[in-house]
Amino acid sequence: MKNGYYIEEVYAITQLIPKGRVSTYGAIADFLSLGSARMVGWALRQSVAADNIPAHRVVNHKGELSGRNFFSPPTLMQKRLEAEGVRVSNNRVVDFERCFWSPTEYKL
DNA sequence: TCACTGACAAGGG
DNA sequence: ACCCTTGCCAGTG
Repeated sequence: MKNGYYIEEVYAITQLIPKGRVSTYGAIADFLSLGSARMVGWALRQSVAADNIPAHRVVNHKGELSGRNFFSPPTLMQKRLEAEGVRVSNNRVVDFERCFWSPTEYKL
């Protein structure tokens, strides 16, 4: 799966993340063979305008809500996660290992 | 064109 | 187990 427009691929993967689960920039970047997890962040930054993309379900490899400052208000990211049953404490996902979801798990 | 930046991640100290 | 450095690559000035 190597399309020129990785941004759309990132959106597609993000939409596949099940409710109540979270994924990471690195996992998505690896699945799409982007070579850099930062590109996922860049892509998602633009997605904030499009609210049909659950960007709040993507966190960094430590389980921290590193992108919360790009939501308005910044607490919105945590609010959405908690609304889905994902506990967040001090900007970190509680039981991150348990909530983590990888695109490689996507089996039709 | 060069240099710096950034919603990241892995490895070494 | 934590902190810092290095690698990464598209955007921006």
